[in-house]
Amino acid sequence: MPRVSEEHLERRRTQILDAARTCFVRKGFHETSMQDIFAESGMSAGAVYRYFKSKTEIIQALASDAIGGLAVYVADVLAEDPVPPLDDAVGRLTSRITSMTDGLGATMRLAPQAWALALYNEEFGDYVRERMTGFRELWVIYVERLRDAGMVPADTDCRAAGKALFGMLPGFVIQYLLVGDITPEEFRRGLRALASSTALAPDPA
Amino acid sequence: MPRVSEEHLERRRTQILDAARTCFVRKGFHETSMQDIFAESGMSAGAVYRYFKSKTEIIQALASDAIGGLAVYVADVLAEDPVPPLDDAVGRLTSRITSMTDGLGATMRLAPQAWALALYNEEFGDYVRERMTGFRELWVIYVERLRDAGMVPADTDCRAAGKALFGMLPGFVIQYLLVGDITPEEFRRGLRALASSTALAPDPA
Amino acid sequence: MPRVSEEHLERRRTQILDAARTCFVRKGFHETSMQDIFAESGMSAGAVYRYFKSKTEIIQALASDAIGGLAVYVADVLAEDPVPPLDDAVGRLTSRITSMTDGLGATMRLAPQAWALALYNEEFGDYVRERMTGFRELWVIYVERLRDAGMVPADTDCRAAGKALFGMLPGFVIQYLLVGDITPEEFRRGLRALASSTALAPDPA
Amino acid sequence: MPRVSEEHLERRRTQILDAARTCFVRKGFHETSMQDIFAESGMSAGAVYRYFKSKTEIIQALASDAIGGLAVYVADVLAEDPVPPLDDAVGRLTSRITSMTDGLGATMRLAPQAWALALYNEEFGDYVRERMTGFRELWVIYVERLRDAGMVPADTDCRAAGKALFGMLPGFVIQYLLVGDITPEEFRRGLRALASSTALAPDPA
DNA sequence: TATGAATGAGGTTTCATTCAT
DNA sequence: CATGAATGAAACCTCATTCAT
Repeated sequence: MPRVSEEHLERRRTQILDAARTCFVRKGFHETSMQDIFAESGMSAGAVYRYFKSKTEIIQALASDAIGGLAVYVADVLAEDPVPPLDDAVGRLTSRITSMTDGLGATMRLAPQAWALALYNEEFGDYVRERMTGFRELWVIYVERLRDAGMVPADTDCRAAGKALFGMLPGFVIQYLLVGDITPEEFRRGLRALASSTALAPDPA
Repeated sequence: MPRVSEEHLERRRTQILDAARTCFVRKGFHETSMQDIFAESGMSAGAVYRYFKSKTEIIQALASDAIGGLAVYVADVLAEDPVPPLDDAVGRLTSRITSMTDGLGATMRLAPQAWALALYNEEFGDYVRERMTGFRELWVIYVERLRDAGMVPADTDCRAAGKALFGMLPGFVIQYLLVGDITPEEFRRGLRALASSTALAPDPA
Repeated sequence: MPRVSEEHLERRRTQILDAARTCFVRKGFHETSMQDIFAESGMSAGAVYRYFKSKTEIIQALASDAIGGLAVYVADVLAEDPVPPLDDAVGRLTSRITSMTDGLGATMRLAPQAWALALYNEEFGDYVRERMTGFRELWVIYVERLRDAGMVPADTDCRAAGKALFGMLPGFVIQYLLVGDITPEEFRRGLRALASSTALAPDPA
Repeated sequence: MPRVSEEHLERRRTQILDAARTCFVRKGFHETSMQDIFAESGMSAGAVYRYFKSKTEIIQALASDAIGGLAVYVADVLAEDPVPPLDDAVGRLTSRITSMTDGLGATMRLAPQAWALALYNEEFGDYVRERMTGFRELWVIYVERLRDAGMVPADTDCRAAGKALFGMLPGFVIQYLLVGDITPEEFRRGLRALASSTALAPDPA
């Protein structure tokens, strides 16, 4: 009795990923055993292994969904017309991050583990690298739009600025997850302060 | 060989930590077995366990050393008189980070794993939280000095700005470790661009 | 082979317990390693741990079976109608003990280890205490029946007598196991001699 | 620096045995590590091993002391002139047992472990067997004295009776240690009840 | 004589994965 | 398609004992 509906397959996959996410958020990748996932999902070992051929594959699928979920949002925000100001863009994205941390899936809690895994699992590292690069490119393009709109100097190194902006997000994630004493609003204020600063070394050029 | 000198004990400890660091950098915390550490250190199981009573304790010692090493440097830079400009400060710290990544110990490669571990190991989490908070406080004080020196507006939210500045470092670490296409110099240029930007939303006040 | 019959599961359990009993009788609880049990049972580590979640649980199951096996027999003998004479009751129970010592399982050889374990393992101690108390109660009831039948004085402290009678069994077990120079028949003769004695101190009352 | 006084040696031995006894009473033979004994005695590994060449030897020395301590007392009581009545003899010995259980050394708490060990350690088994036999012989002689004094029938099987009497002690020990709801006085009453019983099968002869 | 650092085999238990049913 | 019993390598850690100092 093969011929199972596409929809059924997708439901099963989701069921597994939801269970795995719950477990991973609760205990971490390594402390979560496949048995935990079987129990949480209410599925048998064999069933789970029909949909994912290894634990790593489950982790990758989850990471992929998470990155995807954020990427779509980032793309939307950064592509808005007219180009949104720096502090608005960052503020909205960090808000999104908090909701991805506290919401049901709590997906964002997996981020540090995914970074760590990417360092030691080549295949996963390639994947994360690729997505991260693409993701960051959105910021570069955003800065180019700022430049074109005259909101940053015409000779701005847009790539460098994109990297710096993108680089603020992991720092927010870590402070939010580990210390927990930061809000999107405060982070936004901090960014405004930096952008208002004149505390730069004399132009080296 | 009983009645051993204090120095001997310290050398043993270092020998273990060096071996462990090498293993952890190579394979990650979880993929490194205690056997790996015994082999790398050339010591027996019993000997290693005389100095550290668990694998976690080794990880903590390593993290502690690493955080300490960076903290001292950060403290030095941020406390300089006269207060160094933003881009200089960040530039020098990211340089330090690259040397802690590529140097012998390559300690910084452990950072993402430590963040991940801190999320799921309460004791370690407490420790990291505490150190991270103290570390970040240095940035807050630094911004206050900038303010006192008139290099940022007098009404700057120094705490928020400190958090934002501190928050740039994890982003640099991740890009440097995972993607590898960033340099302290480029990051510094990016920061200069942000600080020169006028792309802020109208003051909400 | 999933979806396995109840009977199959029971067979596995028995297979493990039989192997464990053999090992324990041969080498004792502590000298028997789990590897020994895997080898003796012909099962893998994982399989054994599916049925018992620790070595202690195996020991407890074995003790439980043994105590149960003896208790049923004791209950039968002591409840017989008409109430059996002292020497018959003790004689038959010690016979039972010898067959539980020499028979296939040789379960009774585990008794001293179980007593020792009960002293240092709280949970196991509670269990043994409870069973031993229930077991001993059968003797108390038996003496009450002797009293009601006029075979011991009407003012007999039946509880004390029950404890004394029950207390003869460990002494038989130890002499049988450790020295080996005693038989149920001889023990019975000894008991008859005590019961025929007039060597008591003057009634303290 | 050789030529250490005999007294010094003896003091060291005692120091070790006291520490070991404390540990064994607290945690049992197997759960007590040599490290525990080093710590409890305040001596170094090397020092302890100078006096006892193995853990087993310490256990044996302790068992030897304990058996000896009880044996001397038993010999005294059973050899009294005139020959003491049954219930007095047993009552006084069980009292002694309680004081050896609750006293400082709590030596008697080691008995079940010693019995268990004797079953699986041939050398120790031989030793215990020998001592137990000698010990029991005191009871046989005691019954012979009862017979000679006309306090038991002239045709009494004194050996059998001695074994039965001796056999009551382990049962007292176990009830006292494991259940804890028995006193020498109650045990004595129970014995009196048995000796007053007429509940014997018709003489098989 | 005394020290205590060192040994390293061996302890129990877990886990991702497979495959007969 | 689904089940879940079974595998067995490998994980972390302890321990009785030794011997250079």
